[in-house]
Amino acid sequence: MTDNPAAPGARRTRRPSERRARRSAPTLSLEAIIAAAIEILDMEGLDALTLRRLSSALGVGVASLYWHIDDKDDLLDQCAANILRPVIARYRERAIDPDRWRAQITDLSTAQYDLVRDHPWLPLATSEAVNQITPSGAHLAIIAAWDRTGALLLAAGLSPLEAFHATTAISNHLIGMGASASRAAAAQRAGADRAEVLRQTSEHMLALAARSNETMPYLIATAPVLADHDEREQFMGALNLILDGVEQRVRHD
Amino acid sequence: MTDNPAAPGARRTRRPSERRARRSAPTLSLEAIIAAAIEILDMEGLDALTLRRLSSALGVGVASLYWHIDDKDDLLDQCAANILRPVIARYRERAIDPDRWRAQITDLSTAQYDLVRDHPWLPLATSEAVNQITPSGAHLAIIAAWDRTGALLLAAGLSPLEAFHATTAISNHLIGMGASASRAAAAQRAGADRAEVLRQTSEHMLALAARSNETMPYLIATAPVLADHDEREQFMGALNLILDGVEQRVRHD
DNA sequence: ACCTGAACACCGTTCAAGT
DNA sequence: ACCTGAACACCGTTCAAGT
Repeated sequence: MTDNPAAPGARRTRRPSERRARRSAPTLSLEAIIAAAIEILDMEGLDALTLRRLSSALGVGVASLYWHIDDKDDLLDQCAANILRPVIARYRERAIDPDRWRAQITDLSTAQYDLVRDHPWLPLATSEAVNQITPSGAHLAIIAAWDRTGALLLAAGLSPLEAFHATTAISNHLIGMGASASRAAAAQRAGADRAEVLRQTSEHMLALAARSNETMPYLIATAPVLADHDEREQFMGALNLILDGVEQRVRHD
Repeated sequence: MTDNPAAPGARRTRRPSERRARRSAPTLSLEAIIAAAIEILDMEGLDALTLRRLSSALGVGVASLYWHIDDKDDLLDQCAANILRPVIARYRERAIDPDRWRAQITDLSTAQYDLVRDHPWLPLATSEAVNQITPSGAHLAIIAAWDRTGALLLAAGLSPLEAFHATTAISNHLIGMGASASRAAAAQRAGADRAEVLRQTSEHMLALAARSNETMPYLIATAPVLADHDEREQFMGALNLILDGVEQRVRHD
C-alpha cells in the first residue's frame, strides 16, 4: 500500500554503505544480524531466537531489523545458508571419482552430519523457511548437496530411481539425526552432561518398558548400547547400513 | 502458591463425571478436546492449532481447557498418543516370526508411514512434547514400535549394536518422510493438487540449478522421476535399501 | 538510506471468581 | 467439580515519523 521508496528490490545489497564512517555505533548490517542470530541459535536453540531478543542483543529497535530482512523466515533461511553454503561448496569442488563413490558419499554426509550436530536448529530452520525462493538461500545449498550425493550414486552405477531412493534415505537420516541432536542440545543446556543424559534416557526407557504390561526384549537388550553410545558413531553405523544396501545394487547391475 | 483444591493429581480421571446428565450442552471432556484438536491438526496443520482456536471450536473459554490438560505440549502428546497407540498395539499383538522378519518389519514400518502421511504433524508434535513423561503418552507408543522393530532384527540374527543402527535408520527415515509429508500437505492446503505441486517443485529445482553456476547432473537426471513419483513408493524404495543392508548382515553371521 | 516508538493482532498461561 | 473473564507477559509485523 504505502509505496516504500527504498524497498530493497530483487535482493538486499550486501554491506549497504561501505563509505560513511562517522556514525557513532557500528551501525546495523545484514551480516551482523545473521551473525548475532546464529549465535543465539547455537547457544540457546531455535525457540530462543526472537526478533525482540535479537534486536536487543544488537542494541537496536525491533523494527530496524525489517529494513535488512523480509521476515523471520527469511532470517532463518539466511542463517542456514550461511552455515551450509561454504561447507557444501568445498565438497563440490572435489572431482567425482566413480571408484571411490562410497568414501566420497561418506565424506560429504558426515560433513553434513557435523553441521547438524553443531547447529541442531538447521533442519527445522530450513523446513520452516521452505517458501523462501531465494536463489542464494539454504535451499540451493541443500539441493547442491543432494545433487552431489546423487551424482556419486549415478557414477557408482545406480539407476536414477535407485539413486532417488538412496538420496532419500540419506537425507532423511540427516534430518532425523538433527531431531535427536536438538533434543540432546536442549538437555545439555538444561544442565546435565552427556553421560548423565544418556544414563537418564536409558533408565527412563527401561522404566517405561517396565511399567507397561508388555515385554520389551529389544529395549532391554539395547539398554547398555544406548546408555553409552556416541551419536556420531550411531550416524555412521546407520549410514553404513544404507550404503551396504546401495553397494549390493552396484554389484548386481 | 494457591493451593488449588481440585488439581488433577497423578493423571486425569477419564470421563470425569459419568453420572450427572442434566447439564444443557455436551459439556467439555478430555476426549472431545483431543478429537477437536486432531481435526484441526489434520485439516490445517500444526501451526493452526491454537488453544484459542481450539476453545472457540469447542464453544468454550480458553481457560476451560486447562482443567483438562496440563499445557499445550501435554495436549499434543495426547493427540499423538491417540493416533499411534491403537495401530502400534495391533502390530504388537502379532507373534514374531524370525523367518519373516523382513515382511514383518516392512508391515510395521509402512503402517507407521501411513500414519505419518495422514497426520504429518505427528513427528513434530511428539518431538515438541518430548518432556512429557506420561507412561500413557506418545513416547510409549513410539518406544513400543521401536522395540518391536528391534526385536525382529534381533530375531533375524543381528547383534544389538547392528539392530540399534538399523532401527535408527528406519525411524530417521520415518521422521524425514514426515517432514516432506507436512510440506506436501501445506502445499495441498494452499490450493494446487499433487501433480501440480510436483511439477512446480521439479521445475523450481531445475530453475535453481540453472541459475546457479554449477552443473547439477543428478538433478537433471532425476527431474522426471521427481516430477511423477508416489511418496509411498519413495518411502518403500528407501526402506528396501535399508533392509537390503540389514539382510547382508543376516547372511554373513 | 537507515532507524525509531508505538501500535496491531495475535500467542500460552494464570488466577480469582463464579456455579 | 467444572467453567469463566480478565489480566499478564510475551510474540511477529506494520507504519508513520524521525534523521
